[in-house]
Amino acid sequence: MKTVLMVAEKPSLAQSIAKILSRGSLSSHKGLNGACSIHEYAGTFAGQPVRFKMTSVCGHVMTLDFLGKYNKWDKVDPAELFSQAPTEKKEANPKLNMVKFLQVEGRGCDYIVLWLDCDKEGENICFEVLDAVLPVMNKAHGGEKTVFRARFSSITDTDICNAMACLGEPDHNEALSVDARQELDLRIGCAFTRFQTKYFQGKYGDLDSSLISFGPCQTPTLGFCVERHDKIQSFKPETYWVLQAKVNTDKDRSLLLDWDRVRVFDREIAQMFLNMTKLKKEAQVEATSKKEKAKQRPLALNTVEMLRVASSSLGMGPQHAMQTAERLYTQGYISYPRTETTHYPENFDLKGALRQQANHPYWADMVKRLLAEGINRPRKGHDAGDHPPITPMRSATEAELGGDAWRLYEYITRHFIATVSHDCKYLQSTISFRIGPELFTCSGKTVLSPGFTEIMPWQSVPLEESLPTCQRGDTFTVSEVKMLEKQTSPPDYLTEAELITLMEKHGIGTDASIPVHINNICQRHYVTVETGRRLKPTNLGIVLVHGYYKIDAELVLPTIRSAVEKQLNLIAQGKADYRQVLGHTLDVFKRKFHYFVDSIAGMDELMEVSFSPLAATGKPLSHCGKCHRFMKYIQAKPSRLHCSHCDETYTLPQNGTIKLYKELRCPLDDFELVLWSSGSRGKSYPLCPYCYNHPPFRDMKKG
DNA sequence: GCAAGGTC
Repeated sequence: MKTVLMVAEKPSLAQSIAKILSRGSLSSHKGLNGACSIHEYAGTFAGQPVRFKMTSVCGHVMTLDFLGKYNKWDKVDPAELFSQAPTEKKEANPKLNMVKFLQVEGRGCDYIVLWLDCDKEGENICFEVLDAVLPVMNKAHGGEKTVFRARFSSITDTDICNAMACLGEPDHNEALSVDARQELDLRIGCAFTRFQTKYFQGKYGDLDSSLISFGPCQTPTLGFCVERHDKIQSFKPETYWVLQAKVNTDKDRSLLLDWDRVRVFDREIAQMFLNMTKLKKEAQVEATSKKEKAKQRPLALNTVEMLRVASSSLGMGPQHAMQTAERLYTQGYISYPRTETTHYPENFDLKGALRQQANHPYWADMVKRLLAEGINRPRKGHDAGDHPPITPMRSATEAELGGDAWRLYEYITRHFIATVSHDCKYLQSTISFRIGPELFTCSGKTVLSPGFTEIMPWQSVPLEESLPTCQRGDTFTVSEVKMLEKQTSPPDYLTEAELITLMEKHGIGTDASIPVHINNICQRHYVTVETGRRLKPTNLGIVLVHGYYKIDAELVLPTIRSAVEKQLNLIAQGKADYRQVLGHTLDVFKRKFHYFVDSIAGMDELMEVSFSPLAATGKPLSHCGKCHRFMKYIQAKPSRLHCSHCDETYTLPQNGTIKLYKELRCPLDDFELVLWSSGSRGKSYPLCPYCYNHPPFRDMKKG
């Protein structure tokens, strides 16, 4: 009997797809890497009985990197990374042994069906899988087709069975566009990162980052934060004036009215309006209106919305929120947490998911009522064709999950219940008054039916005092008209939630990588997370972005990514040649790089203001073997010795303290020896700073 | 030591 190998992008999908195709009768076992499983069942394929073997990879099998010797920072000129430096594909995660695993499972198989995610990355992984597996599969005879691609837009019975019934071929152009993206990101990112890092680390002693990275996603991400900072800095408060009126509605109740002109920026004009109104004793009702309005129930939950709420309402950073969500997913509490989709599949069992929550101590009442009275149809969202929206998969209590896991689970569950609840309905009443020649309005909201806000109380319409009942022509006594002087206020620093929205809007990163980029700019000390999870750029972050603006604004603008993606899409659509696009784009960035290197003095001028030159930082410690003057020890990371006379910097072993070692000198180069000791176990050894950087013997590694 | 994209 022939065997059909089928490969999905991740273990969870292999299992769901196998379950659907085998109608539940399958036998499963773990593969040799412990991460992927193999699900086997019998069936028919190409008109014959076959054995199906469904398994998966874990994302990309391969990753792109430079050949080893081009990873030596002090031996390679970063400019070489644009073309000369050769790249190679390496296993993305050596611990998983993915290639070996695929070959063990693929050996002796006759057909392969590729079930990778239906996006460009998935198409690329198809070819990574084929590269590993085709050499060990049985050879086709008579030109029979053996490689198939399944295309599906959701993980539902109909969609998966349809995909199986009309198999196609993997799309080589789409895969090539990803190859191009990988190579561009690697070459451009590493060249700029290495150059900046080496240049500024060789000049300044207090940069507060051992790595000054650059990337087509992280740099625009930082750019957004600095753009807001600049707006705050350049903000000039303006004074404005508003009129506020109060009328008596009852013996002891009064109503505050808003001026229809809202505000004026000229004091004298405001004063004129005040003079025209303040002597009037009566306010006349010009019109009243009552409108029924609705606050819509939320769309089904996708990843970026979950991350926004986690940051703004739960105070959890995107990276942490994702880790927490992943744990909830692997423990079976929620569905797959990485999805762009906000629309439930047609056959999604909404009631079943709801029933699981019917005995929960916190929301049993609401859930039972919904089940009894009938759930509301969810709003029509966007179907990205990846995974269903994020929903709870089983009931859990606070005691069971605890901490942040519980808080995230509670939010996901409340959000899910809200999507099948009714809209919140309220009545908006407004009364407009005339006092003299000026119009004033007051409005109020009263809730008619709370709908979903009952399960999401933080969304509820705030309680307000009800407005008096009145009609056109009624008059009220004016108790006060006054003029208030106010000032426009600057915007605040960007919140993480706002940043996520900006990134999504400009196509910077993906649902899975947005948290990584934000984390990157934090870890590199380009921004700090302030109260309310607002991102405040550091001096380093500000200087970098201002420097890019000065030299070549495209390096930091969000269009840097979209412009390249436009080119990549041409490859994917078969409208442009892969080599040509790659060569052309690399050439453009190579020119940008050389221009950047030539203009670096422009950024340096900004650096000088915020940071101290190496010669002015650190304290004298040991003697240089060349000029015999004292060298300075710079403790800030990366710790190093700097000889200002020779203008040389010597790196030191990290994560420990450095002291003078018995005033002994190295017999080879006359540099004074220093002692490195680690904080914890009292491990220590003496070393020569020169030999540590320039190994004196052949075949001796640096450091 | 570097990018961004998958995923565990």
